[in-house]
Amino acid sequence: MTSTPPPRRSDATRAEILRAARARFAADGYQRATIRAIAADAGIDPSMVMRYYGNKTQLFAAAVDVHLHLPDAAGIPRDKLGETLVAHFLKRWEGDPTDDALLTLLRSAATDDDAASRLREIFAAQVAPVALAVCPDPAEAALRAGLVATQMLGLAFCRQILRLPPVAAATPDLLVVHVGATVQRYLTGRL
Amino acid sequence: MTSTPPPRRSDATRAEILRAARARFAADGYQRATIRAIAADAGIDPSMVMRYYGNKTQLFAAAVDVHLHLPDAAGIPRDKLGETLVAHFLKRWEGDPTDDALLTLLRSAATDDDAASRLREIFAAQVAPVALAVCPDPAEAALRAGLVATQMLGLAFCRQILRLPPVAAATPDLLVVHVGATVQRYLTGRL
DNA sequence: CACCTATGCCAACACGGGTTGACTAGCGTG
DNA sequence: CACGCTAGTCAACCCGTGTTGGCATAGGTG
Repeated sequence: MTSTPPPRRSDATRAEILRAARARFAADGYQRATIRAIAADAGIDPSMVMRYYGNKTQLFAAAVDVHLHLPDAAGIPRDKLGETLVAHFLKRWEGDPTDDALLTLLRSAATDDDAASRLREIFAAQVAPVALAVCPDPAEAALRAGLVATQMLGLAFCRQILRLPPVAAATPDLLVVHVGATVQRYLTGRL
Repeated sequence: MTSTPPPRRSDATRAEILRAARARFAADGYQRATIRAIAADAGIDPSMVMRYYGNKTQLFAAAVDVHLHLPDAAGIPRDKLGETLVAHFLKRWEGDPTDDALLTLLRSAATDDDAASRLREIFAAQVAPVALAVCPDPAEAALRAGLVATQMLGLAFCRQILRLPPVAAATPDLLVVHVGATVQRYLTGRL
């Protein structure tokens, strides 16, 4: 929709900075990740980061744009919602954790108010609507979505961030079954 | 058991430092909490903190000693384990969050490896044994304990740290019922 | 070619933070 | 009293970090 600005010669550098920033923010969280380290990873001078992204806060905002890409509820058997959702996230986390902004945000949200605020927004914009579409009673949708969040964020935290042995070592299939059952109950079970 | 060392005149100051440290670490996490701020809260000079606790890492270690005080499984009806456990933690979080080291550790574990490591130890030392005592099959105990951790830490994160509206606003009773059912299934349900 | 803008580096500033060491006041004991 | 130990302050060091401004250089354009 926005008319694309003319391509600049520095586009490659911009992209490289963003790549490095995502990796550092994902690995270290907002505070520990330093502009200098990001610049070094990108192979350029720290001042370039400032020129292209203004300041650290804006760089973080640019680096962390979370799209959950939740599967369309309409195309899923109603009794498979839980398993499908859990499988979706486990698959998402299988590859390079660097490029899952959700994990970056989760890490940073523990100590950074801005990150926490953005995580709440994502919940409201991307999770709550799905719950609303799926839940039997719209009045219950918010609570149900919240319960799902406790389980899914807890899973993300234990498996990907804390690396709690039994959870980190479990096979995806196993988790899909057991955690999926919980999510399913939170979404469609009797409240 | 350890022979108590003779009381020193500085004991009050030591305690005050610890109190301030707990509050700051709880509010800000390990990195954002500064020695200077802790010292100011305690009404003394930063160098005193170093004298009495060595360095920031050791101060953190001293400030954050987590005892979950899990209720004795033997005294609880087998089918009320989940609800009892959830109620136990909700009650724990009701008061001043400053004095729940678990929340402090959870906050810091997201970005600090030492904190994460200690959280894993607490899990192994205090949670896993309970699961072992309660679970039908000892071979499954570790996984079951891990699943419980995903749900309980997720609840702590969403309610106390992220303050996700639907979860933060929910009444304890409601959470005890729904989350309790999940924990119960993880502990004693069919795997 | 001459000019100008975009791109990049370098050096430095300002600030905050952990940490250190010298120095001072209080208190008890021989 | 004199001595020594303890509790505490003060000032400074040293490092890392976000951020800034000036300078060089390269590409494109008249």
